[in-house]
Amino acid sequence: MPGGSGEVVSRRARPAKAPLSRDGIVATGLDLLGEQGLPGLSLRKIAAALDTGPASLYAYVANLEELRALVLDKALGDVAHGVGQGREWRPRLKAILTSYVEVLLAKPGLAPLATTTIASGPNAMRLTESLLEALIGGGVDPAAAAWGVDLLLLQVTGIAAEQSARRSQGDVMGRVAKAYAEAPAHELPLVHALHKELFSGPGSSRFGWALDVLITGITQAPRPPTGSEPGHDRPGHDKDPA
Amino acid sequence: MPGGSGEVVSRRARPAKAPLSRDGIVATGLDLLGEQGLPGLSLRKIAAALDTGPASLYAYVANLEELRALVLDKALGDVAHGVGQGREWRPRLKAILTSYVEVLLAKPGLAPLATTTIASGPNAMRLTESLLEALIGGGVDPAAAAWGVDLLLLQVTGIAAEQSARRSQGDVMGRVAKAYAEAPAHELPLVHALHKELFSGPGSSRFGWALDVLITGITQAPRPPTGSEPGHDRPGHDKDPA
DNA sequence: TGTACGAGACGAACGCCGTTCTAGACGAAC
DNA sequence: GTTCGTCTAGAACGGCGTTCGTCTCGTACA
Repeated sequence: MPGGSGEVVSRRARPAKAPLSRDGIVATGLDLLGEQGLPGLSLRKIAAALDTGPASLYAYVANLEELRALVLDKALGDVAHGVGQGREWRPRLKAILTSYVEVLLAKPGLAPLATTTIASGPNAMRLTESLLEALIGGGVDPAAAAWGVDLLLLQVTGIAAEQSARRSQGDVMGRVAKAYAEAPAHELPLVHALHKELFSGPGSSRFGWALDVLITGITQAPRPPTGSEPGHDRPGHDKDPA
Repeated sequence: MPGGSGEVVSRRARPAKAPLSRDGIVATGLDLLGEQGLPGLSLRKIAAALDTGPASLYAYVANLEELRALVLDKALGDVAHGVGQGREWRPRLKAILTSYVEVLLAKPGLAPLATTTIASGPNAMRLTESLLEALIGGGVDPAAAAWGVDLLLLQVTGIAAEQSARRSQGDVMGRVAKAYAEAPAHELPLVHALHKELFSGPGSSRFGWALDVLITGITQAPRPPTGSEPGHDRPGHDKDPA
């Protein structure tokens, strides 16, 4: 293509760079996520940290979405899924979920990442298994346990994300709290009266209360799904795919 | 400034463009969100739809984050917050939350938007007021009601987002479901046995069950917070702001 | 031993994004 | 009639995910 003077500069200046690897890419992404929060988890920043270009990462990762799932799953490896093995099932369940939320809060970007991405790697599945085991071991109907795990993870992840936002974006949360604090006493009397309770607490007591609510509800809910319902549960595939 | 031949092209060719307005910008954003999903809610696309440049929007909106909150709050205006006024508090609460989730699912990008953004506009606050009213009217302790509203909204929003993702990103959800379906029977026996229940149901029955769980738990949770606790709830501002 | 092949590395570019700077245009107030 | 402040834009900056085409290099095969 370049018909002019040849002058092919030899691309010999390669100082023994460590070869890329999927694990290294994911580990670097997790590090950057911990340092810079969610914006740190970008293909370009990971590539720069690895002293290469973004295109090089595509040999190991399909796209950003897959990378995010891998990073989240790697982080979930720190969850203590075998905690309180001998104890009763309720404290055991709480201990696992507490470990989960602690992991999410250990690095700034993890909680927001967990709300957007669903990990399907081995660590996420191990966590699901532990939660199912605790619930079913406590006598909860298996089908209710399956749905309950979803409920618990969704709630706990959301609480972690809320608390994470309070740390790193206190200004934004402050503006929201102020808006509720300035609610007109007429028109919105309950919001006005309870605005402090609505935003109270850094999560520790609130988190425990949420767990109690969910566990109580799961064990005592009126009619746990039997799983053998007529089958109108899944008519075709989707009712409105557009 | 350009010393050359004057030739100042008169900028007269302005065909009576409707002047921009905050409401028009938000309405256009909501329309685009409904048509193109979350990626449709961008300053550039809204500006293009309004036949102007992105810089022009900054006279009415501080940044994208504020615009997102405004769009979400406008959408929440469709929630029927006065539904089932005469009925008992439980069906009333369910009716309000059902309306909320229906609004979120009415336009493709709304549910994902609601998981990322917290609206603090009048419609969001009216929704909070209605939920508080139903709970407290049912005899729930006011402090527990305040925290319960958070619980309910978080859960319902998450369920809506999950269902929304199933519609517009069925492939992604399918891959996750397949990963769980292929869980090794040893190692992860419960996940293997219950993988179908973990991903079952398009939400209608599941949504109702989640509501029952939460309401039951909120009313029967062991010790609702009294609100007059010693005060270690909020020592300074944040324990670990970094 | 020589050679062909395929996977990995990578520079460059495309199109998108939010945001800012700068200069004009215009209506209202003095 | 002039000034002033708000609104309108064009242009640009830096960053993003992703793709394309090419180049290198270790390896397997002849």
